[in-house]
Amino acid sequence: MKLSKAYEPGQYEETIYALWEKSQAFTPQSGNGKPSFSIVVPPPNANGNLHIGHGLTNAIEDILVRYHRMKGYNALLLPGADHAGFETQVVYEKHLAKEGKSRFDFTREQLYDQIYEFVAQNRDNYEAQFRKLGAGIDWSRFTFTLDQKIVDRAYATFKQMWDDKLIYRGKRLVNFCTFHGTAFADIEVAYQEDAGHLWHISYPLTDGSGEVVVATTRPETMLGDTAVAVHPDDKRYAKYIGKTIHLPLTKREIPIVADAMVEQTFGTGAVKITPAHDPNDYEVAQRHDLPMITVIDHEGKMTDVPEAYRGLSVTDARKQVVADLEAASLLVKTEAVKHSVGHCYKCGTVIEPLLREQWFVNMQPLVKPAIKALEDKQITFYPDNKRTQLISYLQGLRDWNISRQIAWGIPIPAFQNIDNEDDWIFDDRVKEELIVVEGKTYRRDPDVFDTWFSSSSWPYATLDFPEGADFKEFYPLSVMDTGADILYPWVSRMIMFGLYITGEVPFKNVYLHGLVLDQHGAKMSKSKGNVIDPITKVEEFGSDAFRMGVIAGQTAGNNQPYDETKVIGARNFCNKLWNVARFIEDKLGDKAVSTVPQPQTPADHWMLSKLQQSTEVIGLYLESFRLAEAYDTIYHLLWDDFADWYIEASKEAHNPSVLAYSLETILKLAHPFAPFVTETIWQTLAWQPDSLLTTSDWPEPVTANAKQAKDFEAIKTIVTEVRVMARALKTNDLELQHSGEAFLNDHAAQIAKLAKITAVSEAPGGQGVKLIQSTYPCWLNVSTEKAQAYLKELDDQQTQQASIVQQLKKRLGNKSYVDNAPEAIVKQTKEQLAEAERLLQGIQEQKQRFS
RNA sequence: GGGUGAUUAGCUCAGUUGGCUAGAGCAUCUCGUUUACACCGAGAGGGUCGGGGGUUCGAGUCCCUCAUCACCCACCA
Repeated sequence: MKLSKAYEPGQYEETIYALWEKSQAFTPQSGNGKPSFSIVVPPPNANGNLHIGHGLTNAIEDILVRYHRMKGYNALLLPGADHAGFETQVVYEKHLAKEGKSRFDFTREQLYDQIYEFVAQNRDNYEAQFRKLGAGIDWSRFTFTLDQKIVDRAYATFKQMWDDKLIYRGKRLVNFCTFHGTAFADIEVAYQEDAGHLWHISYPLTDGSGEVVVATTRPETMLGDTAVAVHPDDKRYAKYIGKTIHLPLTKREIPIVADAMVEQTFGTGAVKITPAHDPNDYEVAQRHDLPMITVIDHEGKMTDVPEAYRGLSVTDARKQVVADLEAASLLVKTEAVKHSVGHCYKCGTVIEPLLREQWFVNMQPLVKPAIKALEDKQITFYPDNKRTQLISYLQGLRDWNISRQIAWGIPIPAFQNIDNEDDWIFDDRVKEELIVVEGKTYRRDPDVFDTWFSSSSWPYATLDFPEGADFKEFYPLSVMDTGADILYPWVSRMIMFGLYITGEVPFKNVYLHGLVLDQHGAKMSKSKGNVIDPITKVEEFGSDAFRMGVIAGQTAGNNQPYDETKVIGARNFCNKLWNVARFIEDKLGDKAVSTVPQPQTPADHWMLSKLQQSTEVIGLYLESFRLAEAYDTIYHLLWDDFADWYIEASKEAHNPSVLAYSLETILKLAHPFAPFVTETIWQTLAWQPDSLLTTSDWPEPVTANAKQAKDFEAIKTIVTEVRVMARALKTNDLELQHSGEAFLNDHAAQIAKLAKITAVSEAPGGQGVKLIQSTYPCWLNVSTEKAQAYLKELDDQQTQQASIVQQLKKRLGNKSYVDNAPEAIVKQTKEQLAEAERLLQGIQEQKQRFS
């Protein structure tokens, strides 16, 4: 016996992975004439450990790629790691804080180098974790988002957009985190309902003819007001339009303007306009050509305001302004309100809209082809509703701010003339701070790209667009699998960039998986302390068990709680596989076995037909991304069909070729789901020396004799019924008798063995309890007294069966059913009725005999 | 305010174009040391598919409506 008693994953996984790697099993060769199947792994952040979502992503991708590889595709799973600009810098800053330092202690260049070191240290850890997950990835193609080719790609894209006038620099309102000191894209702002106040403030008219009361949640911004707006149709304020107001706490006079943006029913119907600190007000200011006064700086301090407020934080200024207004009797009313406020998604600081010079991408020209591609279903989405959701997202998309004021990222390749601030040029000499072009000196923009800008090119940049062999072979990708949470920030942009740069959609299918929640259905987060580490689970239950456990029951687009009983079930599945192999090893030894099955008995034919059906079904499920159902199919094929029936039947008499063939087929079918245990068995048995299961061919279905296969179904029916009766009769000391049925004589030993009764034999008829389900007349030899225990069961069965018969009769008695339903369905119902009546009759006869 | 998803056995979830006498795993109950496996075997119980209406010969599946939960989006001053 080469296989030990129980499967212990920890003993084999590392060796098996090393074997795959050494054999370059996951390295496809371009141009080998096979159809290609490609997935590029969404690169996890290089700065930390993999979380359970990566475990799920890997499971899905690896199953798909392994299946296609065995199926004969030139299959690629390309790994990578993400520098994750802002996110990583935040992690590093926390790290610095522990040492009592902050980003202000270093220059951006120093910070960049330090973070580079920091990330490099985590790389080994990260790669080891991927190996533990059993990822069948091609390490030779590993790509980091700061690799030169990715940076070059980002620059080429930026340049092309620059030339196409899609890139512009503008002073716009941007979302700014005053803690982290950087701007964000709209999509990065986290909105939440906060409790606040609505302060009603009296603004006196300059001509002394009265006042206008405005309502605001941010009184401190009044210092930057440059107008008050009312709705043009609002009768209450019509007479004031065009007049001016004396802005309290300042010496400024501001106009009253009419703008349709104002909601008459909200607040007082009069709105203070602070163009430099509110997106709506900004637009009003543009329409009315109002000045913009910045009163809050990038650190969240008051600036360009009267002396009393200068340098105060926003919160302090708010208190002071409210107090001063109250003292001046200008505060009319204060009401508590709940309103949506934008926060930094990392530190929670309230996002300040600030006027900043930044680089923007004009999105409209990119959006249009993407919407068309989505509408034309050039990409299949799983689930499809995410496709339509994406269309409506794109329709409302605004220009994208791609400048970030952080150190860790790809420097923006743009330089500004030191003598003319409007003169910007593109140049990729980003290592230089100053360059001279045509006699003019330019200074590099200190900002870096939004990480999503470069990762939008991920599908083709990793494949060496435009000339690389990989690009020609593997683009567009077969599948993009990622979390539904990054549909907007990533998937949408890959589509837009892919179409813009390559002229093609970047992938043919998008599979969006949901989040893995904790046991109770709550989102996992470090702060809640409910994070589950996938590697711990891999070590506890085995890599195979972990992956099957997380994909079991998982469907596209739906979140799912982590359920350890599923992982345990999958661990048991591995052990079952292992023990089935042990049983067969015991029967066959390690002599080379023919892979051509030579079926003899009904059991043999039945097993082959099950293998054939399952092979087809698993293939269909995998090709339609229904992984959980594919797993379910292999699970029951192994457990129910093979172990519980075929192996049990083999204990009476075994067929070496069918046993061997079945095991090999099941190992292959199970391999994408349980790569380690299947390969371990394959290597240990070594029936085909020097071969790898992972690169072997997906099984070709073998046709079985349908009649013989059906005969085994008849045997199963008899066996099951005998087992049920034996339990009702509380004994196994039984003999199954019949009046000379050839079929029963032929399979007497088999039936007796499976049903665990004494014998199956010929006898004169009419004795004991007759089987009801079996179409072959036979009975168990029990005395009338003993059979009484069984009568009670019969009553229940009769009631049940009678109601089925009644239902079916009713259906067939309905003329419109018979007329309208498809013929096949009606035929089926008739057969069901015939069968139900046969069973009912059997029960009734039985009852009569014993009563 | 708009949108999406969910609601099926005690728990976690499947259920492709309507044909279901509604499934799985776990849990529960009964029995079992049978030539691999107790990470096992044999059997059993358990659901009017969130409520209400409709379309249809037929609805868990399609339509309307209500309820509850979750998530996303939006410029609620």
